Amino acid sequence: MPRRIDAEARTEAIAEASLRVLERDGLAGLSVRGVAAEAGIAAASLRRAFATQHALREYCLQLIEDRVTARVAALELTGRALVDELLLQLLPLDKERRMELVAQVQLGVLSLTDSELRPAAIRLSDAVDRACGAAIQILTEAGQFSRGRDPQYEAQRLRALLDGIAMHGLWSGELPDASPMLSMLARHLDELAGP
Amino acid sequence: MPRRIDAEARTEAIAEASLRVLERDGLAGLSVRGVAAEAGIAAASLRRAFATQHALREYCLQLIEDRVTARVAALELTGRALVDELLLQLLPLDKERRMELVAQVQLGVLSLTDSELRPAAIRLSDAVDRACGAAIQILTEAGQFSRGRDPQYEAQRLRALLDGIAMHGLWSGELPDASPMLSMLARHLDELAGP
DNA sequence: TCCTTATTAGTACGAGTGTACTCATAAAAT
DNA sequence: ATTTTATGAGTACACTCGTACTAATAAGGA
Repeated sequence: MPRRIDAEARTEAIAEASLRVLERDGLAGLSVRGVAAEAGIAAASLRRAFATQHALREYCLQLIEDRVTARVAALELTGRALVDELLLQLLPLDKERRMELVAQVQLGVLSLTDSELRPAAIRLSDAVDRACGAAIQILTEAGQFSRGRDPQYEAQRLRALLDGIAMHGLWSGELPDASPMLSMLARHLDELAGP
Repeated sequence: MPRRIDAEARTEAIAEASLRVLERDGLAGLSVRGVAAEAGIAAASLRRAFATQHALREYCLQLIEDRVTARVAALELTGRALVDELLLQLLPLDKERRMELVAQVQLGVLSLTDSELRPAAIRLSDAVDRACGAAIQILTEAGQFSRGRDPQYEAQRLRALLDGIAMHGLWSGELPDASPMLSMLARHLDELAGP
């Protein structure tokens, strides 16, 4: 019957264009016409995929969560090496991860004053929380987490530290030097194995 | 001769209105007309104090830095108690500090894609860095910083942790419960005294 | 009182915004 | 070949935006 269209691929392509726009131009550039131009489609087509601006912004957060989750799920490692790679997925170490983080921060800050967007932002934040909790558990199972430490506290502290390192990475240039972020994270994880 | 006006108080009052607008309505609300209404003055008067939007945004960051600096300088404490209070000035523990932090994050995120605003944002960030370095030094002088630890690394880690805790505090409701933030920070500082 | 200045209200311009249409075209399934 | 649908380009509306004016008013020093 109709002209079939892969709606899912369309929406994803649009959201990916949105992430590029968010990194290049910030929130002010996330307009219907701007994103449509970046995606190479007509504004009316974008409007068919996302009926409102809110739907587009919400899906962007969802896409970021999906992409990070997919990368983490694809890791074929165990123990400390897995933890390292897991946490590295949340730092701006390459262009893709930096783009995701910038977009996440932009939309997250918007959600501070846009109550409609808050649930989606909180969903993403909770996913990061779970990842940090999982990291601590993996370390524990690998015997690299001191029995004298409080897993719940350390998971929260790891989360805070990770956010702080990521923020600092965003501010220190287009593509920040990876080593300071890596070494700080590694040093902190090393410490968790000790008393 | 002329009608005298306290220009400094004017600009400061406008910037304070801007912080209120930033917390309530976000970056989208930081418009000439919106800020003027919040400050209770005419838009043309605001335009006399700040010739461009950029000047207004830049001064907002400056005001935040000045206010935090003033609060820190007013602390009449020593040792660990000083460090505690010093760092608490950078967490959203009451309405004023939350407002400053929200405004700082909003403008900071804007500075990611607005190169004109970056210098001011970096200035503020550097001030926080210095505060964390000073905190470590105070602990050292008070004998509450283990000789086995690396002061520079701990200063950076403290900075990252502080940012992460602050971010988490911003997301967990209008006025987050203070105790989780306080206890995490205190626990971390306690640890620095040990090996 | 006079003179200088700041503030105010109002208007205007060009641009960009979200949203909502129309209409012709291209493509796929029947 | 016909029918069904999504796309593309364009237009429109009512807003808000930053910026730049004008003219009238208010206030304080000489």
